[in-house]
Amino acid sequence: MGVSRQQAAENRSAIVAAAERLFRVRGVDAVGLTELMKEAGFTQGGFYNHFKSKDALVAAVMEKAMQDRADSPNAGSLAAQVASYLSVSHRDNVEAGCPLSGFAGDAPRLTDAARACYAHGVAAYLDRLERMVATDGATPAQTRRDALAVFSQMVGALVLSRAIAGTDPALADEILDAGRDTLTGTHADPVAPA
Amino acid sequence: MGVSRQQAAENRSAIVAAAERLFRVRGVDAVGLTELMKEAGFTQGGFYNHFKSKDALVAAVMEKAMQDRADSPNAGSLAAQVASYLSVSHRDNVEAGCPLSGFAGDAPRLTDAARACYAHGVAAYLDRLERMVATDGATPAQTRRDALAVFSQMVGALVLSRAIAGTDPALADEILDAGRDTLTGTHADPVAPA
DNA sequence: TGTACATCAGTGAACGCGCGTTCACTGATGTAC
DNA sequence: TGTACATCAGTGAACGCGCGTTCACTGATGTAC
Repeated sequence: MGVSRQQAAENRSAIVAAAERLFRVRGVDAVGLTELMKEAGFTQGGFYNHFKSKDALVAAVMEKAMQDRADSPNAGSLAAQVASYLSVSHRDNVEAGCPLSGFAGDAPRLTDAARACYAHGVAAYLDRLERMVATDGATPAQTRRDALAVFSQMVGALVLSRAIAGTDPALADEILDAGRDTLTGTHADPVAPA
Repeated sequence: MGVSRQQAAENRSAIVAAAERLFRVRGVDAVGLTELMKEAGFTQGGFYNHFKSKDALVAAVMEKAMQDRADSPNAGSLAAQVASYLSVSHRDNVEAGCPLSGFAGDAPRLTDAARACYAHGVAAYLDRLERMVATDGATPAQTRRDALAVFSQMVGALVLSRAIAGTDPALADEILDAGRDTLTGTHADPVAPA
């Protein structure tokens, strides 16, 4: 075809972006390279001009996802962060949501390189969370433990809500609500009927 | 071959058991029927004497996993339940562990029948948890919300710890520790060094 | 209880298909002079 | 600045392979008489 180096770099990015979208929604194994290249706007053969193998693409996808996550602006207060993380729109948008939740289920089965990116991303997000949960009286150890617990609850609630959203939407919403309530201290308990 | 009806039923169970093991460790998509039948001790062709399709097997696996979960004995106190759920041995044994965590990442992509089993299993486990977290002064709404929050944190911690156990074992253990500490109230803070 | 036959869980080869990967080829880009 | 040529990101056909599924066949089990 003949394509400038900048264009080639942009095309590579398009392949990674298409792959990330498809991998998140359908899983790495379920997406073939032919479909993936077509989705990115190319034919299958060109794939190996950019990547050594499908595994190499998976690693590139994970690296990019974690970089994007790190570059994303801080959501402000912890309450704001939790509210957006445990929102219905975040749950229903796996494609663009937090990659730590989006890839949590697949991570254990990915290659070493991809898993290393994932683990690094978790560590980086925990650093951010620590700053958000820190209070004046807390020891560093308490702050750390709180960040780990909050993060676990956020990821667990989102993953579970996604897992059952298709078959038990009411319970899926309830999981998000309970997470938001307990994590933000908004215990807006209706008075129990007498 | 010629096999008694009871033997045939046992063989079917063996196929489901082998499938559950392989599906949990490697994912549904990554396991072929030939490998699966070999693992169960048979040749590939016999599969369709027991199941209409691979999807039907997946649904049978999920149904059995949820039934086993429901039949399992109650672990006693909430603290005991949390300690066993967030133990290193539970994390390192996906094959035999809680199916709600084991299949959490795959659930959104399974067939309707399998997802329905999963959602039902979540609801059943939440009922059990509600009874464990209930305290005298709490309203039913509070108890329910606590159960949802505790469950989310347990699943999130386990899923995350598994996701990074291979590449960042220290952080993986830290996640379990923090979950156990915060959920059981064992805030055994070492005195911060002066 | 003994014989004749239908049932059906096994075997293992074969089916079409899509997978990841390789290849020969094209032609604009980018470099050397 | 203009020409000659190497580079390399594209194309699309082809590779071997394992997938889910189908099939003809076997022979002990289970039933009918």
